[in-house]
Amino acid sequence: MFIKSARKKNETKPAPITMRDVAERAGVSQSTVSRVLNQASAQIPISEETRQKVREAVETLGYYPNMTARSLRTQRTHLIAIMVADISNAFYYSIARAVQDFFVPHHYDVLIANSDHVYANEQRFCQAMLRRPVDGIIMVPYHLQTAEILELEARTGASIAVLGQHISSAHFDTVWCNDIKATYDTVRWLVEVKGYASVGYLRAPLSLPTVQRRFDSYLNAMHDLNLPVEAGWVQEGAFTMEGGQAAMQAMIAGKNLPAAVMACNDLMAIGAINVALDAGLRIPEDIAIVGFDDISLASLIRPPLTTIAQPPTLMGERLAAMLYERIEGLESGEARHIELPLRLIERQSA
Amino acid sequence: MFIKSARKKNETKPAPITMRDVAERAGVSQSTVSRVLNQASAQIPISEETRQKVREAVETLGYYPNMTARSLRTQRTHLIAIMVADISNAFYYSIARAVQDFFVPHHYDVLIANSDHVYANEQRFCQAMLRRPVDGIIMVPYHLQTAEILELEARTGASIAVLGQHISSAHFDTVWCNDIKATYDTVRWLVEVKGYASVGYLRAPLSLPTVQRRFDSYLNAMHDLNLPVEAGWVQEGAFTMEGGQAAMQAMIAGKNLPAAVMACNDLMAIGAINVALDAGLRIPEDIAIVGFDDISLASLIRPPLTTIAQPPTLMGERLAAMLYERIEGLESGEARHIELPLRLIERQSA
DNA sequence: TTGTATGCGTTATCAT
DNA sequence: ATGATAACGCATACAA
Repeated sequence: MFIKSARKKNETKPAPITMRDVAERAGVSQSTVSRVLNQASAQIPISEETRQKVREAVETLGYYPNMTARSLRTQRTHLIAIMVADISNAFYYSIARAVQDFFVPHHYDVLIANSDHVYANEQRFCQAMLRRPVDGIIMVPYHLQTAEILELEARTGASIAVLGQHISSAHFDTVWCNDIKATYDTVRWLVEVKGYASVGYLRAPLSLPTVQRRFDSYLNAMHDLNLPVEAGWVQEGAFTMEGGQAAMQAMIAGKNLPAAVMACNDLMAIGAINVALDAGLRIPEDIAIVGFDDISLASLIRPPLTTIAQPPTLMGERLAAMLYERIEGLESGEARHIELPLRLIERQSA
Repeated sequence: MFIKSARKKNETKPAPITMRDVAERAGVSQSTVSRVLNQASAQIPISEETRQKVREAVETLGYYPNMTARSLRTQRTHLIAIMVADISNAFYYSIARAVQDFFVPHHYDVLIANSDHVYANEQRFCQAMLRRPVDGIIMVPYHLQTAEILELEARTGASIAVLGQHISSAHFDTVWCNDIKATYDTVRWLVEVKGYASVGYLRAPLSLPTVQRRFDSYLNAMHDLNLPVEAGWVQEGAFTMEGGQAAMQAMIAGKNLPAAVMACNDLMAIGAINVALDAGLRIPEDIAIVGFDDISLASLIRPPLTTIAQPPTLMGERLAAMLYERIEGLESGEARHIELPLRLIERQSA
């Protein structure tokens, strides 16, 4: 028999207030309290008197329902997990913030994990989701393939929404941007509209599908323009500001600069600009630079960065909204794949 | 009697694999599986044979323990919640990232919430913690007082670590920086060392204790320097880049510029710089500007921002480490209050 | 060394 | 209109 007062006195954790306590104080059964508190009360009739007694007890005791217990029982956690590459990257924190802003008003808590573009971390995230049931998952995978995401969905039972071009399934909603076309168009724009005679590329490791895709598109454009890709025009660095610095240093050391360079993302482009400026190069006269993302920093550095704008907040909003509809069962049709626009923002670096 | 196969077939959620399933397949009882999986096995002897059978069943079934159920039973969630003002602000995402980096290897999931400096949001966060038990809470409160945090701790039973100057209690660890002294010293440095004849202040609303504190310190320094604070030298705006822009616009419109201005944070300082530059002012010749925080953007804008550096990553690390020690019971002494250094980074804006 | 039984705090299905 | 009662998946005290 469970006797409340029999609890250990030297418990480190204080005894939290439960529905039992409320029931006791209101002089009703615990199940009645549950009924009053849930909208089930709409279905099941409850006398206004008990309703009052319960409300009062809840108030004076300061009772809050325990989500853990509720989750175990209902199989709904009111938890959303989101996996991005790096929360300290403008592109990702904008997505994360948009997701939080959508879900918090709906009383969901948001759990955030970073993959740092590393496959093992993406897998670890999936395992974490297997252990901790959540209602929905938003992810920006770089290595995870469709099959792995499907398995995650099947095994966790969570709804999933994905940001990514290499992913598509009839089982989950996605948001994507056509970075292949945007990259291709931008290379042609640099040459045909802006008149740069040659274009180089600052890429991150090709093990990232995103990078491979954009780089291929750059090569295609160069090919279609009948332009050569000379030695030294393509450099590799990490997907960060430091990576961009290293890549540009190597390019300058190679002594054969293209007229313009595109970078995999803004961070790399900004690192490259710093190095070029330090080396006494004028931008865009000596070398033009184009980024990818349009993080807020892009318009603040000098010269302001010409870049391909991704709309991260919009991405987050759409992912969140679609996920919410699935979770709440408002939408049960087939998977939606929303294409969001990419557009070139011409500033002064190219 | 519970019969597995009797479950509804058209369940939306798939039946997850439980310890029952593992037990069944291994031909042992559920409690035995539990023992094998937990380090309790260290205490309780288990035959190597059963151990093997269980491990094999776990492996082939791909079983993962359900954290929700485990939490309900153990009263430990392996969840950390962190409340910052805004995850898309460099100062806060650096803290958040450091906390994640500390806790994820220890197999904790991290939940993040934003307060946007708004009291009501800070209170909502506390209520969310009442509903959803977590093992630890890290917060950067602006309005919450010590008493409210103590109540949160008492009612949730979670360990708490706080970043803040206005908060201090023998019940929870804190990390803080002496922004009062740093502000005071910087005002004197601007006048006595750099030779600026007058100093203004760009503040956020005084309803934020942080702002009030720093502003008071500015006033004290001006007083001790026997310097007047003329009309128009103090302007107010939101705690953002836009707020800084608005404040600087007002200051310029007032036609009575101080030789130098300090801003409440870097975002405001950067907004102010943009506006000043656009107005044709030279920085620092016509007006010198000093920020607070040293976000990474500070060194990237032109002119690079002179600012008081806060060490957010270090803050996050210390908060996380102290919290972890409390949660795991590695530390049970009295509350620690770590002071981290603030230092002036002289760049070119002042 | 292993199995049985109980309860963590809920919701939901029975009765009454 | 309301009170027992049985899970949810797990950990653990108690038996055997």
